[in-house]
Amino acid sequence: MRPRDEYKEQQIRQKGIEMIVKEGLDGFGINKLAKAAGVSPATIYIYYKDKEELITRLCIDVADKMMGFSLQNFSPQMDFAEGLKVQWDNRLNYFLQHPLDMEFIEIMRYTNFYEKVSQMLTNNFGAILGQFMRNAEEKGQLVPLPFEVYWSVAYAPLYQLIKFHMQGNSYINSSFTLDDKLMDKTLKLVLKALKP
Amino acid sequence: MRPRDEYKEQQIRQKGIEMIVKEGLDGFGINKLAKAAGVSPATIYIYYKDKEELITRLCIDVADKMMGFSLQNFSPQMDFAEGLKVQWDNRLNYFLQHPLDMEFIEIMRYTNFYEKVSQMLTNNFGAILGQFMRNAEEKGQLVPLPFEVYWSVAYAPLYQLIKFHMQGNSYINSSFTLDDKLMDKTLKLVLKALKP
DNA sequence: TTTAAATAAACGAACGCTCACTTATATTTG
DNA sequence: CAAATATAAGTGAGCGTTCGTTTATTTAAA
Repeated sequence: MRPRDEYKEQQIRQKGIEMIVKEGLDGFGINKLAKAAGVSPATIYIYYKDKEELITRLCIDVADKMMGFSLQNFSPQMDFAEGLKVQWDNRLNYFLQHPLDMEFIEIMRYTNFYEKVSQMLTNNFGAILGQFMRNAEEKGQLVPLPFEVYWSVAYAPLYQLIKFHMQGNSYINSSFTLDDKLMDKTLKLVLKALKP
Repeated sequence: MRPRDEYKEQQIRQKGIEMIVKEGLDGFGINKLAKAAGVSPATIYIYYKDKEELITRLCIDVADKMMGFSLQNFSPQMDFAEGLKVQWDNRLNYFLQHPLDMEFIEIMRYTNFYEKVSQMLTNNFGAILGQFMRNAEEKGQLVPLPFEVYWSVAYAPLYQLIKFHMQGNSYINSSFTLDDKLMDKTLKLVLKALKP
């Protein structure tokens, strides 16, 4: 029996993500993807049941990879300031190393696909970060807060900075680049808000 | 000469926003929209050159309305804590009164349309909020910061809370509702971070 | 030879958009 | 004051194209 050409599946996934990032979900199509990946449309249907499953699997795999990456060198037992810094660094580094992946997820987060995706993902990620928050509270390193309030203050500013960086400008500056110094400055503010 | 039926144009816009919010940009189509709005497809082309212009104009008008709303009862001369509270309240109230509008903009923000839209919008909004930041700095009510860092800390947490509210859950809670109390709690943290 | 991988070609459905035409109002005419 | 005319609003049907998906066939390794 003829073996699968791994390169072909990889190309389908790679070009799929590229296409959605560059042209949006509405600019994405199976026939177009097949041409870009150098395969027949029918080949795509060997790997994926339909268009929806293809997109959903792309989401799941990328999100999974990102979450795994963000837990590198991290443990819920870490002191609050140290643990949050690791989280921020991991997220930034993932973005710097895989900008397409992060843009892809940011796009998909606001589509109907993401609902299904977040259900399919293991709750491992939320559990670990929830534990980290509770530990920090018990150690007196973090003011007691509802999880959503905590999350909004702890992570949303970072993602907003990344968003500014991706679009290359903000409301008043016509060009903007994110660097370590800006990130540290922002993280310091966040820590000031969250520490007792 | 026959007068325009204002109701028809209004329906086109209203149903257009609804359709994109419910089915996403890829689920949006002119023929479908015409059916939903109770008009002929050709009628849509009386008001809009093509699909792209229709979507762009929807974005511009909604974004414009939102920005105007967020400046209600606000002046760049306000004290920092007071001015930021007005901004937060205005944004939350706009969301509560026009949830579809805000969902619509949040979706469109991550599409290729938004780039064109943000160019077409008056810079008035950024100018006023930039002035507010500088005034607050001079009064010693706000730590000196690059605009993007300030913005990320000052507003991103609110939008993250609204996002949690829209999707009805977060990473660890299966149900979540945003209320005034949670918002005040979050705003207090943000002020703590930004005040000298 | 057997088997799954891969394809070229083509399917019906849906797409954005246009055309020939009708409808409704404002204006002009007798 | 009708009746005729002018004009923009609005329409249903259908154009060509692209969509997601399938079928019939070939290819390549076990």
